[in-house]
Amino acid sequence: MTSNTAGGPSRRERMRAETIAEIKASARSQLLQHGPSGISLRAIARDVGVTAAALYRYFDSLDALLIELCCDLYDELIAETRAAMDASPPEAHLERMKAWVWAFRDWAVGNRREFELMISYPEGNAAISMDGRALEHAPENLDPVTRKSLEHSQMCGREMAAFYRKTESGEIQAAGPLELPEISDGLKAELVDKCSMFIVGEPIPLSWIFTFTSAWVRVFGLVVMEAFGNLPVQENVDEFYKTQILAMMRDFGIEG
Amino acid sequence: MTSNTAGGPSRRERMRAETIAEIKASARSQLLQHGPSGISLRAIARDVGVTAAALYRYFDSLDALLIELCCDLYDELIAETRAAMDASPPEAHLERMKAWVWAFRDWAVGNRREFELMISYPEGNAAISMDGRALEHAPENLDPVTRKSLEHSQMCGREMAAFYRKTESGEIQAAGPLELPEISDGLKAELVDKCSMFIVGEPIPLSWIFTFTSAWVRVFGLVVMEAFGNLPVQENVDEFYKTQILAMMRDFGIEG
DNA sequence: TATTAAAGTGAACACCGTTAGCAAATTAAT
DNA sequence: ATTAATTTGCTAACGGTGTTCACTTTAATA
Repeated sequence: MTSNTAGGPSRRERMRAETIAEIKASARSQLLQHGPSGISLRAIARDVGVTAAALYRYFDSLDALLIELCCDLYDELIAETRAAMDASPPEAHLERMKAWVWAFRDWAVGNRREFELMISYPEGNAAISMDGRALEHAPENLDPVTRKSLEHSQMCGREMAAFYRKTESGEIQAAGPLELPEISDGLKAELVDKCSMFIVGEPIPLSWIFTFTSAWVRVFGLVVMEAFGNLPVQENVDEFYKTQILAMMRDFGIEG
Repeated sequence: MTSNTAGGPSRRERMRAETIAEIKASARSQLLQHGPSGISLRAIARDVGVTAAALYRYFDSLDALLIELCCDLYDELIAETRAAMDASPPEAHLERMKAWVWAFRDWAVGNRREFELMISYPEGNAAISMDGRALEHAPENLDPVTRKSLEHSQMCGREMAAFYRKTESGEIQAAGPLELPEISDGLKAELVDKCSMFIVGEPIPLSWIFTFTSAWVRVFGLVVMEAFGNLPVQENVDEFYKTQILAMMRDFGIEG
C-alpha cells in the first residue's frame, strides 16, 4: 500500500533509478581506469554487489549500457557547454561561441576516455554503418548517440545564426565572411539546403554556413588531436587554441 | 644442409616470415569484418590452421600483434601517399602536397576500420599515457606507432619546407603566409624550435610553421570526421575537400 | 647421425557476455 | 488479509576469449 496517489515515482521506480545510476557510475569508473574496451559487465556486477545476470534486468546488453552511457556523457557535455555559454549574456554571441569552443575542449580533454568512447561508439560506429549519411535523415531517425552529437554542434550553430541575423538587420556591425573560395553548385546547394537546416535549423547564406562548417572542422580537429595526443603543439596548447580562434574569427570578418 | 652460403634468409626464416604475413592478413581481415575490438587471437589461429598457443611463437601477445599491424598499416599509408606524391615531378611542390592530402584521405576513408585502429591505438593510446608529450622526445624514444604517424606527417612537412626554401631563394614567386593572428612568445618559440624541427626537420619561419600547423589540423579534422561519419557535408565531399584545400592555400598566400 | 633449437599441441586457468530456469521479494488486486 | 502478478535476484551453464605450461614433433646444425 505504498501511497502513489501523488503521481510521483513509486518506491520501486526510485530504487530502480538508483541502481541504474550505480551501474552507470561503475561503468564510467572502469572507463576511466581501463579505457572503453576495459569495461566489463561482470566487474560492474561485482562493483554494484550483484550477479552479472541481474544486470540484464536493467540493460538488454553491455552494448546497450554503453550506448546509454554515451548519451549521458553527451548530456553532461551539453550541459557544461550550455552553462559556459550562459555565463555570457544572450547578446554576446561571439563570447558565447568562444565559450562553446573552450567548454568543448575542456570537457573532451578532461574526460579523454569518455570522449574516446563517444566518438568511436559503438565498436562499429553507427554513422559508419549507415554509410555516413547521418544528415540525410531527420533527427528523429538518427540513433540516439548521433542525435546527441548533433544537438551539441547545433548549440554553436544556432548562436552563429543569431549573430548572422543581427548583422543582417544592422543591429551588429560586421563585415561578414569574405573571399570564399570557388564552390561548386552541388556543394552550394547541399550547404545551404541541408547543412544549414540541420546544424542551424534555418537556411542561412552560403558564405556563413561555409565558414561555419570550415570552422567546425577545425575545432573538431583540434579537440580530437589534443584528446588523442596528436596535437603538434604540446606545451602552449591554450595559446594555440587562441590563435586558431582568432584565425577563425578573421574568416568570419571579425577582428579582435 | 639448406645452403645458406649466399647469406639470404634461410628456409626457416622464409617460412616464419610467411606465417607472420598470414597471421597479419587474417587479423586484418577480421579487422575489416568486425572492427578493431573484433579481432580474436583464437579466430586468427583457426584461420591460419594452428592452435592459439602457437601464435605466441610469433607475437608476445595480441596487443603486440595489433601494434605490429598498426605499423604495417602506417607503412602502407606512407607508401601510397609517397607514390601519389611522386606522380608529380619533384619541383611541383604544391601538386605534391595536394596529392598528399588526397592520398591520405582516400586511404583513411577506403580503410576506415584500419584507420580507426591506427588512431585509437592501443586501447589506451600511448600518446595519452605519456601525457601528450610525444614531441618532446626524440623520434627514437617514441613508441613505434607514434613514430610512423610522425613519419607520415613529415612527408608533407618536408614538401612544404622545400616550397618555402624556393620562395626564399626567389626561385618561386609567392607572397607567403600573411596576416598571422597574435601569437604569444611562448607559442612562437615552441612552433619554431620544436614543431618545425620535428615536423619539417629544420627550423622555418614562424609564419610558415604556424600556417602549416593550422592546415594540418584542418586536414586531420576533415579526414577523421569523414572516416567516422561526422562530416557535415555528406554528398559533395570531394568538392568540400577542394574548397578546404583552396582555403588553406590562400592562407599560404597562394591563389589558384 | 646425434644434438639442439624452433614450432606446434593439448590441457588448463581465469576471465568474458549471455541465456535459462528457479526462488524470493515486493506490488497490485481481490 | 489473502491471493495473484510482477519484478528482482540467484545459480548454473554454454560458448567464447587471452594466456601459460609441459610436452611432443619437426627441422636445421655440428
